[in-house]
Amino acid sequence: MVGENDYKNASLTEVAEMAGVSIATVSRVINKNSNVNPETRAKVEKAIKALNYRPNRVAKRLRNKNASSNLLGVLIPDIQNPFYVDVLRGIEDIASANNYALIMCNFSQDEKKEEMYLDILQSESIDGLIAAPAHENDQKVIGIVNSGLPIVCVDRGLANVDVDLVLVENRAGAYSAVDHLAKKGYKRIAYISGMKQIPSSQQREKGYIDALRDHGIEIDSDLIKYGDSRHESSTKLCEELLDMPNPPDAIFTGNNLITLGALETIHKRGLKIPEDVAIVGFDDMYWSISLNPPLTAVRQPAYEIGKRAAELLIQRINDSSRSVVNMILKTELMVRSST
Amino acid sequence: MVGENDYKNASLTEVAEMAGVSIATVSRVINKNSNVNPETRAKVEKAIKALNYRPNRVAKRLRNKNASSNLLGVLIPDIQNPFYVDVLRGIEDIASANNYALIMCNFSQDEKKEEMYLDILQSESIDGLIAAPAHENDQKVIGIVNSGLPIVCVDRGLANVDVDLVLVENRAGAYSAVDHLAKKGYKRIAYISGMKQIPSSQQREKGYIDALRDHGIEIDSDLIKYGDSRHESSTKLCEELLDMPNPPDAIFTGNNLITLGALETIHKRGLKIPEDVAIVGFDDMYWSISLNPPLTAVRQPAYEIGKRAAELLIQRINDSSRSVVNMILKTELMVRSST
DNA sequence: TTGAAAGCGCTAACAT
DNA sequence: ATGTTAGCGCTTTCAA
Repeated sequence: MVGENDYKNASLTEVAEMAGVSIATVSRVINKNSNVNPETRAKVEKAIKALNYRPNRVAKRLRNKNASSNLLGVLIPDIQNPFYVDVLRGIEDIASANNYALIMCNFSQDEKKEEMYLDILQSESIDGLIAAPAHENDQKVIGIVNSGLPIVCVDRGLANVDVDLVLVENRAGAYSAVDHLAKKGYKRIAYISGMKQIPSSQQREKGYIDALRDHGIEIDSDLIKYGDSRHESSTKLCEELLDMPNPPDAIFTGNNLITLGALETIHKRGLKIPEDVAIVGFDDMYWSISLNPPLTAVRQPAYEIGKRAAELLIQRINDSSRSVVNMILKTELMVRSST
Repeated sequence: MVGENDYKNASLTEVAEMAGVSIATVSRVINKNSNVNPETRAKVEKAIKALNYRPNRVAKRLRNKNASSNLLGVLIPDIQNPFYVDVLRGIEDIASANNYALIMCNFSQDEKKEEMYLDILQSESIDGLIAAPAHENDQKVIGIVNSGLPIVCVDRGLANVDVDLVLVENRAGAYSAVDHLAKKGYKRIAYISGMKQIPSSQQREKGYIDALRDHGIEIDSDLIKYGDSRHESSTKLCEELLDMPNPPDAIFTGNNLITLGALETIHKRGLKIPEDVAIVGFDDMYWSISLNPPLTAVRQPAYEIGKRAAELLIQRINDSSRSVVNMILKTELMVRSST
């Protein structure tokens, strides 16, 4: 049985006492700083081991206001969305490789929660932040940009604010999906959108409209539905679409979760895909092939978005003067059998 | 345009200066402490507003070694697994309702990473920890239990250690799945397991074996495959199974990700489910109905697991002497058409 | 009701 | 090569 005190956090002072040196010396040993006599070093290291000493990150952060705290904040809108989970994995891989820990905040598309988390992150003295803002006029995030805290936005930019940004060609991705549907001969193509205020929703709608125009298909505003980017609202919106006197013959869904919601509704009604209604989703999933039927989808390189964002952030932390980068990645239409 | 300094973090001292009082008074106002003259309070509140003051959580934590830091740690094995994402949502809802922020660490089933994160969490002076240990002899987590830090384990317990724990009846859940298969007449039932050292994998294997026994089906160890609880390894293991001279007529998959991996392989080979091979998965997903075919699965109440764990943890933080609770939740077999 | 001051654990400038 | 000390922002005891 391990003793009660084996894991009690020892402080610098205790280590110094045990080793019979000053705390400054201990600090030097820990930070591999400059010149320490090998014998002294050995004594100190022995004490560190004996006490199972681990530096207190909190004290370190407080002290080093302007030095590195080795802490990055991540603010994401919806952890239920596998897209963000992949982004997060990309961030995490780069962060841990560079010795940064992550404090992850999920605001569930709730601006109040977003504000709370942003407050917490700031008062935790993080080194930098990767965020997907609630919308492009997100004053809280804009405030952070202006405060000078290193920040990279992912998936969603900010209006009139120059900030490092990593996202995909949303308009072009949506265009490719709807273009594909139109070429296949579908005429009444619906769009179930995520929250209207999200820039990516707007861009995707633009791609949808442009593609219809280019195919000479008239825009029917009844075929455009706005939801909250979640699964539940999408099931309802899809029902509304299917209940129309003149229902769509194809649906373009604005993200992962919306796709899954629409599929649920279609299956509950026993409709055949693509015969009764075709579907293309924005966001691919690695299990898209196992859906019924295998889903045609616009793939975003989510992991890479996260990776790039983390790289940019670390660069920015190390060089706050480098010019702002907007990194726009390509999407890829994965054609399977739902269209 | 917002000015550069609007978001600079002001300190207690600056507020005190502006209000013409001492920092102690400002602290009293902020903490709604005791007796402050209403006029003084008003002055201070005005200064707080003017400077957009937010207390520095780092300093607070350092000072209040033994008081609350309003920070909880969460350590999970695999954020790609939707099960843990749901657990996380449950934790988060309770945590934020009780004014706790979360520092979330995903160790990707990697013990080195787990150790790193555990070190970080401890040195961040968190109030408590919710963790799913790598395995039941996880010395790092056991050490934390012994150190007296409030902790609740989820999904996986620890051997010979009394600790608050929330999980499901893994054996019974697996039993119900395999029993269902046997009753349907399947004879060669395979099991694709997650990592062997995870307690839940072992329990599920036990349920699998017990069910076969009870149906008089001989255990064929070739039909049991051990993977790493991830999607990729499962595709390979499923291939091995299907390549056998005498392949299984049904597969029981040990978790979410394994199920998705097995489905991928089956679909790539153009096999029919359940005619060529049936499948039941541990872990339901809300989109199981949209899979091909709708998946029969053992549902764990993941969100509730998280919720309960967070409740237990907050209780424990407030009363370290309350006796240890092991909360075992029920699973439910969702029968759809993959069996 | 308010203020002065100690101290949480650490780093870094300065002194020896 | 090593030690002393100030101070990061905060809470809290003690004193006024």
